[in-house]
Amino acid sequence: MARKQNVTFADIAKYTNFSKTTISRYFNNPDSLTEKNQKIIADALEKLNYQENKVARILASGQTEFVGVIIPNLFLHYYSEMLDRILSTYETFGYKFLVFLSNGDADTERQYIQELLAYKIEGLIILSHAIPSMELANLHIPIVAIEREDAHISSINTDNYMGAIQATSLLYRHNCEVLFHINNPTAKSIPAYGRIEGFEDFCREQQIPHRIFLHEMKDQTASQEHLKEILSEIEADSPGRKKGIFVSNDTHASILVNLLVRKYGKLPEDYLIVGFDDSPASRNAIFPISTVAQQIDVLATEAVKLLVEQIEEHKNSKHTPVSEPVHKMITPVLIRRETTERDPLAEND
Amino acid sequence: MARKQNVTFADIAKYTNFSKTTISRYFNNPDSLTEKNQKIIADALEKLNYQENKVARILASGQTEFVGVIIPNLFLHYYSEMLDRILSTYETFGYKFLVFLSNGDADTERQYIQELLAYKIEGLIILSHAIPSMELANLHIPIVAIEREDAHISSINTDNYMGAIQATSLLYRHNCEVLFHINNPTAKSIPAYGRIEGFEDFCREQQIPHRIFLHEMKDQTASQEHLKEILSEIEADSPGRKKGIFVSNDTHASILVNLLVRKYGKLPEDYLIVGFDDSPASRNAIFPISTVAQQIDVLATEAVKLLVEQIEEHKNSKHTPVSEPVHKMITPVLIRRETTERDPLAEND
DNA sequence: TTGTAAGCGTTATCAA
DNA sequence: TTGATAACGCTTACAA
Repeated sequence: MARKQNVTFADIAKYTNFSKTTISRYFNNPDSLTEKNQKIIADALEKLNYQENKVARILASGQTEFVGVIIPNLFLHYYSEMLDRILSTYETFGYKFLVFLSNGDADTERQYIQELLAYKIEGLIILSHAIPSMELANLHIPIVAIEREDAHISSINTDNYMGAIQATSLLYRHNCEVLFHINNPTAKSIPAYGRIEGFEDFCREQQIPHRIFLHEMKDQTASQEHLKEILSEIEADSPGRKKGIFVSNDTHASILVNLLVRKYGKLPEDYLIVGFDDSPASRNAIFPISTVAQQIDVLATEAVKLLVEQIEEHKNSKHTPVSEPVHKMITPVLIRRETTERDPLAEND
Repeated sequence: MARKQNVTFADIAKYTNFSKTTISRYFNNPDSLTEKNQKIIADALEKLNYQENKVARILASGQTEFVGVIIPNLFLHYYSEMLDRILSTYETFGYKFLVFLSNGDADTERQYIQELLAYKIEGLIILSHAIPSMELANLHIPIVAIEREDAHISSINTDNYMGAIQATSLLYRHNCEVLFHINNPTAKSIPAYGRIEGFEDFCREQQIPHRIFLHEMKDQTASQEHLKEILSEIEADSPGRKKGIFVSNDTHASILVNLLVRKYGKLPEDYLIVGFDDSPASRNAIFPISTVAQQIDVLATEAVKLLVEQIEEHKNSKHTPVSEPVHKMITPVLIRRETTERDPLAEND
């Protein structure tokens, strides 16, 4: 009795006296059946408690509706929010995501890609940076990169240069006399390099005294130490002058604010600070930090949209080489909070 | 010429003069071939540039190596770290994860489950709470819940009760004269209810004056307002007495610390605070916050391990009902930071 | 150690 | 509008 594990089209067909083909049509093109027959099949599905098998469908149709995602980690809020938004596009496009975390080892990443290909993903969204875009392009599948080196593949990036201009000009408009930029050492091929470029260009054009600090700040304690040093340098550098500091990420901006507040019991008025990312760290800081918000929602949505377009193209023209890479820039949004818009009243209550 | 899209076992077989079976064996049981023949096949794979097709393998073998994950979101650090750790178990167990985000709507969640079943997942890890465990148990597939109602399914939970005891007793040992607990209203069926229970039991046993605040605090601003009110109540309640506050999560604990520091320019000595989760909010707060750390890594690893065990069982005994639910508790770790271990020297530098 | 042949549960191509 | 039949690319008895 308990021979068959799963109810299949064959069972439904037998039960309803239709053919398997007709059952298949019920799912893929129901209007080609009479309403009456649709109902018969629908009832049979209920009665036999049928459950879809998409694996079989994939094998026959070739459409997996899988998209691969390779992302560095989910510890950084930036990445986890991005993945959140990517996964949410399921409602719109129906693609399922196979997610791999890559710590940065290229060979591991290659292995993940092989695994993804074995599952016949229709496209790939990549945020990790271990594998050069040249190599990725040679996979000849639709690929969209987000904020990484993208010379040979399509990509969606934040307009980091514009972001830096927005941040820097805000500090400038608030009459800062000296401007500082704090960042990690960044390769020119990476979109985030625009943050350094934008800062520098703006300062040069406006002829404002400025200085850039580039330090590798891996962990929490190292960052804290470095930022402490940078702060003393800044203080020594420009005592009494109004200082504007553009920090390349909110975490470090927040550490900076904390150092200042712990030292002075409040945020000194001659320090204006702007971070980057609009991460929780900036919102929840003791003095909420002005920041350049990447529109993560837009980045994610556009990335999936672009990928889906490429997937469609790819289906229609299997033999033509994947079309020329498309690069799209998303303008970030400047968010003004207390570290630049000090309300003098707020300090007294 | 360009007829065949993919190189298949048939092609390899033809090329090497073996049968498809032998090619299959090369992948699944290579030792059953002579070394010489292994080499021949390996070379052919190279030459023909063969690429695995796991979809076909799944259909034939029934083993998808897919595990479904339903998780509320990736905005909260707790969830994204959990997913990070879950995905990382790929290295150990090889299971691939199909992840769905569920905002809390039961019907949407049911739909996701149907989709997951259609992809023949071998098991399910569930962190969302929309669907009662009773209904989940009726799916008759291996399921492990993490920190949610789990009456009828296996689960891995933090020992919230112990966590609360650890937090409360720390405040007690620091000679707090009044203890407070701030939390959201929590159903008794949810593991996190243990935080309230533990606090209350400890206070009762030690006969310490205490009070519990239960407020729905959805968004940032609402929380801020509520916490401000709670703070004035606490101040009115016990002026001059040493106050210990156990907050059910680090985000709210951080807001509390910020409110205090902004008011007094420092963290007043008569306030001791302990949070929950060891989230970045606690580490990066202006005064790093003592907290009860859930061992997310352990929770995730144990959840996958338990699930894999159940999957193995399930394979061996398809017909027996899924075995009795197993519940496992993970003890959290108390982390002492500045909000309880004030270093008097640190305040003066 | 290797091969034959029958699945796995769909979709796709022709016909009717 | 419906059906027969051959794919899809692999695994798995059963044989040899």
